[in-house]
Formats: sequence, structure tokens, C-alpha cells
Amino acid sequence: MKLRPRESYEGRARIAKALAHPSRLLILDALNEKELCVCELTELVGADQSTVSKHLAVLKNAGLVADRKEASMSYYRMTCPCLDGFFRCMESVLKQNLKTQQMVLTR
Amino acid sequence: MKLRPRESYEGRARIAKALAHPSRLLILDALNEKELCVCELTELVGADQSTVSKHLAVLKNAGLVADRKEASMSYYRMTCPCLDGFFRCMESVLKQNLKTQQMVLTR
DNA sequence: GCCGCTCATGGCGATATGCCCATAAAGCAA
DNA sequence: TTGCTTTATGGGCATATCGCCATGAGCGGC
Repeated sequence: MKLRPRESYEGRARIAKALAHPSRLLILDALNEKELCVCELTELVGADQSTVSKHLAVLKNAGLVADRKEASMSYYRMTCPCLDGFFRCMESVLKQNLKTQQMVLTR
Repeated sequence: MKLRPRESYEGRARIAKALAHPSRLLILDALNEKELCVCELTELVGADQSTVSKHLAVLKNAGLVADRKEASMSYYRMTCPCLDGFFRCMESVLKQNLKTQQMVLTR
């Protein structure tokens, strides 16, 4: 049982924390297709523009997205191609949880 | 750009939230090898027993671990085999972030 | 019964997060 | 310059999270 140094888990936790909000996951899903500006993302999320801007700052700090200024707009894009695996794992967990619940109900 | 219904992102966020703490990531890393009881995990984490018990409840609620009672002890084990991919992705993000920082520094 | 061990839960204070509002900065057009 | 648009940031409030303490429940040994 060889565990990593504590900093290793803190780094991972920072990334997981950035993923731990529905709006941020929606943003990542949208950016997975193509880069978008803040105003487009604001529309998609359906929250205040400042709220979305802060969510984007969180994702950027975690290194999950990067931005690019053009004229008066900021375009955001994904930086990690591996999040698909992330999401597939989450979906498999959710599906498994459903199965478990059904087993409990029909027992 | 086809987005999922909001509940889909909420489900994923619940899982990410469960992963968003260093102690819980350490616990999962330990359980990845073999099942362990609460007292062993308490030793590993180095926090109060009640704290660890609550962390385990969070992981269990997210469907990431399951427990089994034997005598007066509770043994916890992982339920999802896919977390390895999760962690590899996190590590690749962290490595990429380091590279980016170095580029900024040496520029 | 009476202890000791193991674990889960409620309470409480400190800290963090999320949201909106208001505002400020920067670009562009007239 | 004066506006209009697009973003980012600070303030303030509500809520959530985290850690420890204390407590209680369940199980076995004596």
C-alpha cells in the first residue's frame, strides 16, 4: 500500500473541485465542440455574466481551459483532451448507482 | 452543440464533488489496492475517526465505494474500476500545467 | 452485567463557495 | 468625445463544507 505524498492528492483535488459544479461541467461540454466567447457561454448556462466569468476563471486556474482575446471578446477553449474519459467514467458510475438502487427497490 | 439536460450535469457534479478532497482521494488510492476498515483508513489519513467516517459516507453516497460489516468493524472497498483513468487524466493535466508555468517563467 | 473496541451521527465554529448587483476596464463605432 | 458591447472583479449575503468534540449504538470478551 504505497500512498503518494499529500501534495499529490491536493493537486488532484484542485482539479476535481473545478469539475464539481454543474455549470462548469456544462461549459466544458460546450467547449468540447468548439471555442466560445463568454457571452455565448453566458447564454448557454443561463446565469449572470459575472457568475459565468468566475466559473471560467476557476476552470482556467485549474488548467482545464485557456482563453484568447480578440477585439473586445474572450474566447475560451479546452486544453485537456482527456476529459472524455472522465465523463465516461462518471456516467458509468451513475448507471451503476441506478442499478444498485433498482436492486434495493425490487428486493 | 447538443448539451445534456441539466440533471445530467448535476449527477456528474455530485461525483466530482465527492472526489474534490485530498483525504478522499487518498482513501480511494488506498482502497484501490484492497479493502480496509475504518480504523485502518483513519490511521492512513491521520485525521479524527469521525472525520474519516464522514468522508467515507460522502464516497458511499456518490456510489464510489461500498461497505461490508464484519463483527464490530466496517470494511470499505471501491466499486468503480474506472477511477484509474480519472487519476491518469488528472496527472496529465497537472503535468501540462507545470509545463505551461515553466514556459511562462523562461519566456 | 460490564468493559473495551469500532464506527456513525449531531453539534458547533471557522472557512469556503455561489450567486447577484454594481462597477470598472478595454475595444469599437459614430 | 460619447456611447455601446464585452469581460473581469469587488461587495455582501446565503448556504455548504470541514474539522473536532462528544455521544450513542452495536459487537465481542470477560
